[in-house]
Amino acid sequence: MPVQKVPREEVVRRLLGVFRAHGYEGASLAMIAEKTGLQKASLYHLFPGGKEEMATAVLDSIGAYMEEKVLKPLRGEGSPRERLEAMIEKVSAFYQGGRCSCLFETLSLGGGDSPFRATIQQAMGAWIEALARLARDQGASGAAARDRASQVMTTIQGSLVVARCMNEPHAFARALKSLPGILLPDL
Amino acid sequence: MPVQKVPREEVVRRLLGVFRAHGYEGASLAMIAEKTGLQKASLYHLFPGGKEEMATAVLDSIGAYMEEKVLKPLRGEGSPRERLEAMIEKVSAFYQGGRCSCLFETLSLGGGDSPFRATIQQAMGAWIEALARLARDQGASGAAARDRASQVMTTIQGSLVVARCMNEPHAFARALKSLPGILLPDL
DNA sequence: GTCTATAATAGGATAGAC
DNA sequence: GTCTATCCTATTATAGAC
Repeated sequence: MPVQKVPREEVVRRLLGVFRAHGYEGASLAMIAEKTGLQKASLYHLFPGGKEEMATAVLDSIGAYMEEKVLKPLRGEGSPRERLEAMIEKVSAFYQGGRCSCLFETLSLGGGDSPFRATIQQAMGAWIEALARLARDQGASGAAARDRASQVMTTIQGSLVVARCMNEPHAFARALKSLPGILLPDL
Repeated sequence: MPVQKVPREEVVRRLLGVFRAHGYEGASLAMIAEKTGLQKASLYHLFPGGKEEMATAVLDSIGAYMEEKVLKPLRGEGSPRERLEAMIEKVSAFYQGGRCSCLFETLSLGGGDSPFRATIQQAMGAWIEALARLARDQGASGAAARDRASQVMTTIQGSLVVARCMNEPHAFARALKSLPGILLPDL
């Protein structure tokens, strides 16, 4: 009997794939069990809070990923342009070149009472703020920086939606190339 | 007994609200019955195909609405700028100033086998094409026109997602104001 | 055309063995 | 830590009265 322990980290990674593709309500436990390779009871052993805790774990995981791989480089060394390019590389890889959706989008459905809304708002807000700081570092005023940062987030989210609806991942790749011109127009 | 017939058109309008807010999987028949004011059996009388037919009816309805109120004016009389401004007015009202989501987004989840994907791709494609024609009318080359049209759709979809995630409908209103500069930059 | 009542199934979640 | 087997509820869908 191959009682091989699947690392929780790997389970969370597979959960990400399911929730990205199907959203929260669309991801059934049967589907989750299939995609993770674990039985339902094993999932409840890892996540006693059930499906909601699974989704929360994924959100926390990408929150940590973003903080480490996206926001930290954005706030780090190098010119604003260099830091933005580093972020774009990470973002492109994270969303598989436009072939998968953003968890913020898929988990933010469900009226005003979704248990994930506060976390999502905080995470997306931190991302926008880090982008705005970059624009300020390059000389933009506070209001302009905030507005350009919001446009960058809008472009990322929008191109992911368009890529999915049009079945055309390249729309996302093209949009990423426009980000420097949006956030740092003086370069 | 108030056997008052609720017009199918009104039922579809209310269905739109439910599917926009909760997506397809997130909209249960109990919720749909509550929001439409009809009992489940009455809904099955109107839509024998069940929930899937309800969603299809809503998609068809907004397809017709878009063709009449959005695409036709885009292709109509007036300067490109005037036609775009007319579209923006309709879009702003349709999405309630950013307080509700786009059905294309909420119904396009669910891997590659969603029964709505083909309809959504066709509808969004027609919208993008109408926008591209506007840019060409104003003198843009075919490639540039198509690219700018895609950016407009990206901005609409992205700002709706950001507005929802950040609980900030005004992000959508701000984004709409940037559309003329994106599609018709020479004006 | 709408309703109440109910069937049939899929959903989330648990118990307990190994 | 993972499994099989099961529970209970919510879900989609239908039957049949008015």
